[in-house]
Amino acid sequence: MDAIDRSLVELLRGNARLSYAELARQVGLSAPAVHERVGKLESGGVIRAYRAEVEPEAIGLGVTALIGIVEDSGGDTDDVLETFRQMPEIESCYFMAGVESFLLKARVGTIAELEQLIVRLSRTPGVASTRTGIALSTKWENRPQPIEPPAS
Amino acid sequence: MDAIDRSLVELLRGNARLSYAELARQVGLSAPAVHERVGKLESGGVIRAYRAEVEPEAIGLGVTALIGIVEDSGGDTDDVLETFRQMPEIESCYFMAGVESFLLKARVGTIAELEQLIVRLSRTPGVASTRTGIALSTKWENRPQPIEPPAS
DNA sequence: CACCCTCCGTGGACGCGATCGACCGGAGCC
DNA sequence: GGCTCCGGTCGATCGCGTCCACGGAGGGTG
Repeated sequence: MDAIDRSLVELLRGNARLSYAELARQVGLSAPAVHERVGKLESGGVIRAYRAEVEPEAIGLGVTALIGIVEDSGGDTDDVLETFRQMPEIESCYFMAGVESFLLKARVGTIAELEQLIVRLSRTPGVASTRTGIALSTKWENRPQPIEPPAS
Repeated sequence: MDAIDRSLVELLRGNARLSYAELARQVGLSAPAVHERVGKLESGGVIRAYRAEVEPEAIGLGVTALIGIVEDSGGDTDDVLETFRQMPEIESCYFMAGVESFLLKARVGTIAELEQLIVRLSRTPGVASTRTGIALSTKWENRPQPIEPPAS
């Protein structure tokens, strides 16, 4: 991870569809060199995926909710997690410090679907209680932040 | 937005670097036709961007926090928002229903940086209080969910 | 019913990009 | 000094992106 790798990561975070030739121009290397570097970033786990970012409303997911989960003292955390993983509406899942073990970001089409999701979550073995907040609007999301070189 | 458009969106959400030729094979059209459709999805706002998804630890952002913000009754929401927007650590910003007007997802390198961020947030005019939860681990994030055709 | 217009696709052509292999130069080590 | 390894450039080949001309389906109109 030198300065050129950081530039490449930053360029690809801004636009994942840049060609290798274009990346090469931006960082001042040849296209094959860039190709090899990006390949190593991918296989080294630095770049996990390339994703198109989609307007959720356009694909029928107009309702965003953030849901805190308090675990049952008797439950098995891994089982709970596995159950969450089966629910496609849950786009993100963080294991948190604090009373609420998990924080979930879920997206559904309607409030009715959200209700059903919350019911399913509440019924999940190991879940003691849920607390749901509805996002009225998303101001921005997953904004890439500039990479600063490791303070050495 | 017909079935082919939905397939294209789904394919690109899974891998934004697929070539037009590959997309064309997957959906059974020619490459120019796919090119045009994808172009319309982009300019129509359905596809907002293409982003490389990066392992945050690899770029020195090992600490993820979720921060609820309670607004001052006297403050101007737009000004508060603008202040948040200036802070690159805030990757996502949702305007919420409930006591906490905003929920922020922030990523920083160290707990010390998180402390500084919280101090800056607390001092922001219009912010009455903050409540921070630290993500011990991210189980998954921004998982694309399968697109279901609008129930017509 | 014939006609035309529009939309959306195909096929062909051409230039550029992706990618492979051969080669090369500097750093580190005997 | 010379070997080896790493990471780069260069050149060639093949496939892809992209532009353009053409064509067929569908709908509105005289």
